[in-house]
Amino acid sequence: MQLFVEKGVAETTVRDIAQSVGLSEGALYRHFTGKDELVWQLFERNYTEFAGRLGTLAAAESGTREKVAAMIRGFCQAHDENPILFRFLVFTQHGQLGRLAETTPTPVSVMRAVIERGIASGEIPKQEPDLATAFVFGVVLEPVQFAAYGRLPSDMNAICERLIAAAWAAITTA
Amino acid sequence: MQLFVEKGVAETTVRDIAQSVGLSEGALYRHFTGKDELVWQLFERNYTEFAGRLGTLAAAESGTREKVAAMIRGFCQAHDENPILFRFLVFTQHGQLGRLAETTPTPVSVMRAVIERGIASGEIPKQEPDLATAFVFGVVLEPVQFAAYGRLPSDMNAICERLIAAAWAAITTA
Amino acid sequence: MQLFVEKGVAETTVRDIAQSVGLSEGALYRHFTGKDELVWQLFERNYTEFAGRLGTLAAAESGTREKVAAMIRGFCQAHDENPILFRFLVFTQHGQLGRLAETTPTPVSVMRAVIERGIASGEIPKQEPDLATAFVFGVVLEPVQFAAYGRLPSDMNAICERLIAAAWAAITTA
Amino acid sequence: MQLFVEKGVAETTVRDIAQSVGLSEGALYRHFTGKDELVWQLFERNYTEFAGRLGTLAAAESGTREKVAAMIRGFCQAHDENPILFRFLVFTQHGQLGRLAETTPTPVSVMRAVIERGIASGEIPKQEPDLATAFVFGVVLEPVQFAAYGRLPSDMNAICERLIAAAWAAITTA
DNA sequence: GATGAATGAGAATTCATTCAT
DNA sequence: GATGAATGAATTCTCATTCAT
Repeated sequence: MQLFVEKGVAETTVRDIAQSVGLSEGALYRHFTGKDELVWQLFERNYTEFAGRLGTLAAAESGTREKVAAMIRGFCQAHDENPILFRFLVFTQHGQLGRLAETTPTPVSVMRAVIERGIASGEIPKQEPDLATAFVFGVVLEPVQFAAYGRLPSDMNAICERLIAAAWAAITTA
Repeated sequence: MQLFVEKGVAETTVRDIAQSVGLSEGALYRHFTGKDELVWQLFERNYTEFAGRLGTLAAAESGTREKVAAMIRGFCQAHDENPILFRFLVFTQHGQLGRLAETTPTPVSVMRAVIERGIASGEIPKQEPDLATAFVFGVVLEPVQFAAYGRLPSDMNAICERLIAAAWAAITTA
Repeated sequence: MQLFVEKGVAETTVRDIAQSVGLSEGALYRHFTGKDELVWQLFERNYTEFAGRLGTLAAAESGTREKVAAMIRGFCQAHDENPILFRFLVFTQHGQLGRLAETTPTPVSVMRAVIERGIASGEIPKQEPDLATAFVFGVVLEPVQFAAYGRLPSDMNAICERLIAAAWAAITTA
Repeated sequence: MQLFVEKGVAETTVRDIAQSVGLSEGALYRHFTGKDELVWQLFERNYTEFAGRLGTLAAAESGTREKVAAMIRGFCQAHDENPILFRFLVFTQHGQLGRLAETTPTPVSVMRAVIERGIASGEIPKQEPDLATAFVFGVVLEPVQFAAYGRLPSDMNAICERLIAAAWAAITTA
């Protein structure tokens, strides 16, 4: 995953992978049908798990603001636990997204659902829920990008409350 | 550029490019040293031009809020004029960024400079300018991503004032 | 090596090599970084080995004439054992020579050292040692060229003593 | 010709040639049918002329030693006048030689004829004339090689009498 | 179950030659 | 007569995948 994140999926060869795992190239094929399959499994497994985790966090709270805050804290935690995985799931995977079943819950769909209900309940001003979702993701993920490029420290938990405030401000401003 | 944006740079072959341009593969090499060079030129030329454009827009305004607003309008305009180019510059280019000279002005550096001065002048609350910059970029670019995935209409000018409001809210919330 | 000698290095394609070895083109690249590398290894390995062999032969004799004679016999033997290799090392390699470390012993440097000491000891008349070395090489190698073009029989051992006499005459004539 | 000598014929592109001549690639084809043709003309013209020159020089002398000496002086003169041309004719051209008509006089055939007659007349001891010819060429050309590699000064006229003495010694030693 | 050499289908690149202007 | 962009056939090289050991 580190290789994928650092060099990109296409730029990472099966040989690279085998070496970094300490296996022979051939042996990899006992575990995966092929490179695509490997990437897909790596992605799918973790992506849905992460989506589930966010769903759980949201469900544990009652107010919309608290739900959103909990999810953002989930992002920060996930990032700091394993920045490589986080970046792989969020930035490296374009192309895998299309392989997900339409109905599979994703971080985006989970967040969107919360926001949509927040709008319905009046906790968030009336607006296009997709745009509001984009705002939250933008406010949370762009700092991760900046961190990846060394423009920000990579400790997301440290700025988590600031992210929450900014995200909330973005979606509650008329 | 369209091929790069749609399939990714690595997935686009020189043959693809030649075909789409209506030239033979060999002929391309009269114009570019190689594929890398082509990508780099495509990127560099437009990237610095875009950065310059943003700088000009900012310079034409006096207050920080107006500067930021003008730049965001610049983003929206640039996107709507040529979404392919916009997405190429902003999303497809990973790896080219590192080839830029440290001192070359980039959209990020231009925005950051404006924000930094806004903080110094008190127009924006005291905070880490890099993080504030990330907020603005996140609020602006994530909707473009959403649009690319069909989750939002791709007319950015239409939501431009909303982006400005959200971005400003994000960076002025204590 | 036969291909290199017969057609020249540049005129020999990787496909030619692969075919003559009974491998696929791709398989070659598991063994060599590239064509250049292959040529270089083929050259370097054998060239220094040959130089070593000459050094040993010279060291086993005491008088300068005997040293030179032993080395020329070494040339003849090497040629007759494997004319392809011999010609590859001596004629086909232009361009590889420059890659050798300055200090690496070569057939030329070994011969030159012997001749230089012969001049110092008075066994060879005072003269420019490089020129004398060139004489010996010329007398020995030109017949090999002639043989390659079919102008002389390719049995060098048969004329070896004649080569020695001629070479010695060339460098001992005031 | 300089390019051919320095980099080799195969390594020199038509573009290289055009550039060094100050013409466009296309314009070259008005003067030559193709690259091969160009190389061939460059070679053939000069090679036979050089052979003729040697023949004339030899014919002007009466004794065999003087004929050989005159030819070697011809070599030295030719080299010093135009080392590039000399090296092109003598070293770079392998492959062109085969295109010469069997009966065309060459430097080798001219020298060989003189030596053969010298043997017949008793001025040179009885021996294989081809081998003797090889000796003379070796003694003369190897120093040129050494000079090309910087191991000897490139002024051949300066050592010409030494070359003559050495060559004559080589072929008159029983 | 692992290994790593081998394969073969491309991919990037080069270059002699052609040809419209 | 010159130009230089374009061509297309080769050429070098890459890499996912297979397979005998």
